[in-house]
Order: sequence, then C-alpha cells, then structure tokens
Amino acid sequence: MAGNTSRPGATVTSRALALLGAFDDDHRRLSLTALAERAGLPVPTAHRLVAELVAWGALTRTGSGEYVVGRRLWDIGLLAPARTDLRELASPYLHDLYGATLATVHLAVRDGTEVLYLDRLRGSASVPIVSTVGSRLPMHATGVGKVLLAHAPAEVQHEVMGRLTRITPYTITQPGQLRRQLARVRRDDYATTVEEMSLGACSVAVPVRSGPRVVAALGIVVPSLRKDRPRLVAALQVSARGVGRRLGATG
Amino acid sequence: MAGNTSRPGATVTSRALALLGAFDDDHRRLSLTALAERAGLPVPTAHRLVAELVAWGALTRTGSGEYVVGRRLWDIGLLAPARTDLRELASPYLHDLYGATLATVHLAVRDGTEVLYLDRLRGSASVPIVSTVGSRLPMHATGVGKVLLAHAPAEVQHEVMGRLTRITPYTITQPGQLRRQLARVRRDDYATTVEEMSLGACSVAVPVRSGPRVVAALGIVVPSLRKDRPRLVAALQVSARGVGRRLGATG
DNA sequence: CGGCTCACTTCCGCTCAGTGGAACCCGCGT
DNA sequence: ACGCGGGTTCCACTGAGCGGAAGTGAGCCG
Repeated sequence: MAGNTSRPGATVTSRALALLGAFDDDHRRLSLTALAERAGLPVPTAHRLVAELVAWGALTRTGSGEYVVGRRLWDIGLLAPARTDLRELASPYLHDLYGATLATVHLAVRDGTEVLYLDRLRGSASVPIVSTVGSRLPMHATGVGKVLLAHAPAEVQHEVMGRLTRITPYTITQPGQLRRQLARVRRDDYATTVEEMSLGACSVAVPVRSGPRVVAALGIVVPSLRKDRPRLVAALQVSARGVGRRLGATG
Repeated sequence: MAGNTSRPGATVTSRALALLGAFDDDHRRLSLTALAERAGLPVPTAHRLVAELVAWGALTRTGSGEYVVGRRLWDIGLLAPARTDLRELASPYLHDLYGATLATVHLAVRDGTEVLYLDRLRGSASVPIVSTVGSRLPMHATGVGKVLLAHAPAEVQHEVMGRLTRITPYTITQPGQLRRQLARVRRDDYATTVEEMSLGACSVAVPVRSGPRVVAALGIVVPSLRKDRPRLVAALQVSARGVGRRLGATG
C-alpha cells in the first residue's frame, strides 16, 4: 500500500504477522529495534504497526520500553482446538499419574516431524528437564517421540531417519538401530530412553489411543529405569487407557 | 487503503485483528460469513485477509470449511509473560495441593475488575465447575475473587461494588455485606463462598504473596465446607507460602 | 558541561496495495 | 429444473501505508 515501499508485494497483514512471529521461546521480550530487525521491517514501519498491535492488546509494552506478547493473544491462543481439548480432558489422568509416580509427567502429540508438548506436570522434587508446554523437541531422542514415531506414517519416519541429530553421547543416530527400537515399541507398546536427550534423565512412554489410532503419547521422566520399569509402564498404560476412553466418550 | 473503502479510517491491521477478535469462548469455530459478520467486514475483504492469516498459521481451516484459531497463535500466546511464568512456577504446588485434598484447585489473578483463571486442576471425581483456564469470572461470587478483591485498590473495589450481579440465589449482591466479608478476609487471610457461583459448589481461597503484595490467589472447590474447613485452609496456606517463596527466589 | 551516540518518535509527499460491489461458481434442498 | 446461500474471483478507484529524513531525549564520556 505505499509508493515508498522498499519491498513491494508484501502485504500489511504479512508485516504485522512478521512482527508477531519475531517472538519465540528465546525472544520473549524485544526492543523496537530488535523487533523491526527480526521482522525484517524498517524501524518506523515497525513502530507504527506495533503501536496498533499494542492498542489492540496483541502486544504489551513493559515498563522498560520493551515489547512482550499481550494478554489478548494469550486468550485467543487458548481457543486453538484439539490441543486444548485433549489437554483439558487428559488433565485429571496426568495428575493421577503424577500422584502415583511423583515423576515429571508429559502429554505430547506429533507435529510434523517433531514432538509437541501439550502439558507437563513437574514435581517440586523431580529431575530437571528441558521441555516446556508448547515446546517442540526431536522425536528420536524422547520417549513420547519414539512412541509417536513408531505409529507415524512411513514418510514421516523416513524424513526423521534422514537427520538423527546427536544431542548427548547416548542419542541414537543410526537409522537401523532406531528402526529396531520402533519395532520393539510397537510390539511391547511402550518406549524408553536412557539419557538420550539429557544426561541423568531416562523416560518411559506409552501411546494414547482413540479407537485404533494413536493420537498422543503419555510419558514420564525419571532418574533411572533400573528398578521399577514394570511398575511405571503399568501406571502409564492405565492412565493412557483412561484418556483414550474419555476421548472415545466425547467427539 | 482503498478508494472503495466503506469505512475509511480503519487500518488493515485493525481489520485483521478484528478477525482474530471475532473468536471467543462461545465462538471457537466460525464460517467465513459469520467471521466477516462478527468482525464487521464485507465478506470479500474478510476472505482475503483470512487467507493470509491461514497461510501464516494464525487460523486454520477445518475439513468442514470453518475457521478455527491456528497452532501458531497458540504457540505465540504461550509466550505471554508473567501469567505463564507464574503458572509454571506454581504448578508443582498446585499438584501437591490437589494430592492432599483431591478437590479442584484454582490459581487466579485479578484482571481489571474480574478474576482471570491461570490454571485449574480438576480431579477425575470432583465437583463440576464452570471455570476453564483463561476464563474470566466476576470477583464477588468466587473464593479467589473475594481474596483478590479484598487486596485490590479502592477504586477497583468501588467499581465492583457498583454492579454485583446475581448468579445464584446465594450470590451476595449487597455492597455492605460484601464489604464486611472483605474485611473478614483481610483479618482471617482466607475467603469462602457457599453456592454463590454454582449451586452445589463451595470454595475456599487464600492470597499468594510476593513480599507484601498480593499477586495471585489459590483456591479449591468442594461440595461442602461443613466439616473440614480448617484442614483446607491450612493446606491452602502452606501451598500459597510455597508459591510466594518461589516468587521471591526468582525475579 | 558540551558533545557524542544510539534508540525511539514524528513528519510528510508519493504511490500502489487494498477495497468491496458486482458477478460468478457450486452444492444442496425442493 | 430452479432458487438459495455460502464461498470465490474480478477489477477500477483511491487514500492508507510507506520509509527516508529530520527531530527528540536519555545516557555516557572526556
């Protein structure tokens, strides 16, 4: 919309969205200049658009002059479907699981070739862990990821196998080895990891089924699998069934 | 931006935001026409803007042709500050509280003249309740609301007193009565409600303090207060102190 | 204290991106 | 076959948006 435009073809909407997209997990607060930089816009343009976003509540300006995501976007984000519904519905079962194991509990779904964490219950005294709600992690290095990958379409599996990045010395980077593990996951109906994502953290995970389809995965993180793997698997499977049943009961 | 504009003065950005704002708790999925209607835009305009929002991931089109909030907005909404931090930080304490009481547990803050629910743990077998995460409820009819109101600035209290809407036959609608209750809340350091929001549900709530400031409230919902009010208050206060201490420890 | 820097803000003339009524398409119910 | 109501495409008109340049002001340093 403007004669002056340095890069004609870009719509106002795309510019406004670029500003929102400039925020991510590592950039929760940005100065105007940084924001303009990350969105690829001239500062005055960013300034004008940002003012509108702030007026509407999509962004908020902090006391120190930096910008952060506003409450109104938070509100609207919560209306996103499925994710929220599943999370709400599974919530009681996660608590039960937490109560039974006192370990960090995860609920995750597959998002493309990554694991998306929908919910996490962290005990006051459990293993410190990298995931947060909303974060995405690679599938091959997490318990829930292996479960979801084992039941993913062939082309997804193929793509993931293509780039098995090493995260710790124990991360599995050989496609053949991962493929054998996935077969075992399908046979035994649970997956494990041993320090493949973070040193000092092991995990167990099971699928959540709605009818025959695997729609999510439930996992827990513990310091060691040594002694009570059967107990953990049993607790997980009971919870996963519970969630699955609730899923069947509603839509 | 356009000669044709029916209502000149409206910016593109405001129109795009109006489309996002068309979604709320009761309108999580909207057809194009409904969306245009609610945003106050002509259908073709809405159509074009919506296409851009979909391309970016702010909205998603369902199989049936309706629009819903997209995953990317969900992501970005989660980056909103304070709210999320507080929720994350309080999470373990809420679990502990849930474990000790098996009642529905709430974490809430004041947002203007309303209560904003940041988190909710609902047991598989607890009282059904109206609140969801992200929802706003009136302050005078909820336990957490009374706590937050008792420690709110005078002008907020004044404004709330002005419109005490009746929700159940037990809702307090007399400013004088509410004022006396708030004084008692400040003295005893906890608040209660008895079927003032939903019939069959009572609640107890306590403030969460960061230094001297009351920054949030912690509450639980139970079928009756009759027998174990002291136990519940004690459990709540322990948890609230825990959260407060963690708040002090970080920024 | 003057002068420099750097981030933010305001100004304003040019122009093309956005507008929305009209027309069209398409699935569905009758 | 025909009307209806949603979604989609078209396109001539024009004012909303653009961004370089200039202005502001807080912070730092010699």
